[in-house]
Amino acid sequence: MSAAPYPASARLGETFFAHPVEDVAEALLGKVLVHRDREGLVALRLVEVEAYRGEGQDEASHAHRGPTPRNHQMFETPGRLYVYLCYGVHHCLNVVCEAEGRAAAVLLRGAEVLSGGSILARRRGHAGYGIANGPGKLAQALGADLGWDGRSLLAGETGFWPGPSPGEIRQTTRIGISRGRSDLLRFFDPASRCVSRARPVL
DNA sequence: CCATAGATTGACT
DNA sequence: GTCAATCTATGGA
Repeated sequence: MSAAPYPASARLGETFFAHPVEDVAEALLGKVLVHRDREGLVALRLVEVEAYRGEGQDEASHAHRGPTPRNHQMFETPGRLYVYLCYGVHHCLNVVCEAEGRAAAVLLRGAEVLSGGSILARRRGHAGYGIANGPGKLAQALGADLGWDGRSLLAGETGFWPGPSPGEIRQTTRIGISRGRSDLLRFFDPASRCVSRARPVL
């Protein structure tokens, strides 16, 4: 008999996210993002993330020039979501890290389906490894929108649980940015097919 | 006020 | 390979 999946006692808590953002980003690979709603339970194993450092430390970060109406959740306590609209079209999910006022966050860029495949496929319009192999796709699969901005991951319908660690972790430059191009802040599991198709600058 | 760039994706030549 | 979709933030007239 296996135990009930995703018990509250195993959920990642605030201390997991209250560390330097590069460390949290790397540690998030292999972790399982679980979301429950009226449609059911879905579980996604993270295989690609990027770290964005705090205010004034990272020219690529939305928080680089300080708080705005869009990014103000980045300045709140760790373990919550920062959700923004990218190119006016796609939603992207970030996890706030470090400490209140630091504005460091991890962008969720790619994940593998563990549970709820039919729900995720319905939201995305198709099945297969392209369900969540990109930040906008991952958000669409979850049904996330701006209403998720600021949502706590420490309790409630959305959160992280331990999962199978990657056998190997690869580190590269981040994708789609023009400033901060030389920082090696993208982390992914090279064994996964669900890494985003976009290529880093270097 | 207007122009432009941006942590993307899917459709199309 | 190119390009449009269309919201936020910033910088200049």
